Amino acid sequence: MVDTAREADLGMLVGQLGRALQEELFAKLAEQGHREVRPRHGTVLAFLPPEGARATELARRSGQHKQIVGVIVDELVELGYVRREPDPRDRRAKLVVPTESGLDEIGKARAILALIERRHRQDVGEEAYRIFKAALERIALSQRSWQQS
Amino acid sequence: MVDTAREADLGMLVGQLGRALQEELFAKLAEQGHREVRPRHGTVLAFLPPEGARATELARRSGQHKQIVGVIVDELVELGYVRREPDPRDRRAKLVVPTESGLDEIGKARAILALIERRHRQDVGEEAYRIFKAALERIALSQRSWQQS
DNA sequence: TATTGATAGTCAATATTTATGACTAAATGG
DNA sequence: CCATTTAGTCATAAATATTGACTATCAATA
Repeated sequence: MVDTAREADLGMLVGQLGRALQEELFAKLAEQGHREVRPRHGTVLAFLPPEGARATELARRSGQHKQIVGVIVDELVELGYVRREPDPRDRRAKLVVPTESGLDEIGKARAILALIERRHRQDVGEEAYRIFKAALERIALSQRSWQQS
Repeated sequence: MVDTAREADLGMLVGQLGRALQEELFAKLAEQGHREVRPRHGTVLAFLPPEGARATELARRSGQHKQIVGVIVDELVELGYVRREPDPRDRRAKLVVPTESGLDEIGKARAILALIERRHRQDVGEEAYRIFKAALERIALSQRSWQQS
């Protein structure tokens, strides 16, 4: 007899947590005036420095395909959150640069996440949360470097 | 100046880890003979006890809508992983019960995840991993109980 | 028992998100 | 100059999630 459903595994927990985080984040972003931004826009906005970045770089950081990033950037341009500028160092490339509105969204999203994190830090305890976050960073990095054996 | 892209937040990390876990899990499941199972099938299979469960219960546990669960169960029936049985206690309800093949998939998926977890446990250390996992469980549970204020 | 409100599951339509392959233009390294 | 790689786009398909409405059944009770 196969033993099922006794203990939550990493996959379930990460999936559940991800969905729940997303729900709160986008509900609050909408409350704060960013009603049109959708979850996948985060794969660009969350990784976008103020001075801008190339689409390929955003794809690499977020772990998504460059094709998706291209489409997402199109939508963000449409929403007025970013603009495309030529990259002076490489005429093939374009820099994706946040607008004022984009910087506002990024700031608010970070603030919301920071509040959520503070809530959980108080819940599980300072020290445990510190270890949790450090482990999560290391595990995420390590898991992303998994290659088909 | 808005401070962007300094430190990875919970949302990014969880998203990246989730995608990366999914990639390894389904690549290995395919290697082990389960080539047709797709990520969302996990929302049913991962939470399915050997004796079966109701669709609504699966929806509640996984945090997904019951409509999606219904479609997923349809697909799993098609794939031969589960069957629907009437629930003797309630004529409205149906029990979703894993078949032999379903139990095989569930067992293999759990084994793959367990191996992945062992890898990360050795990487970050026994004690840190224990704290990480306990915090993750607590945080996932707590975050799921967030309600629109 | 007849009525009322809640629950389990499904149908249908839409919205959203991700994946695949091919292609152009430009850079890079001889 | 040439071969190879890289940045980005186009087009199409596949996968995934959301919404509202609907039927059958249950549960409680007047």
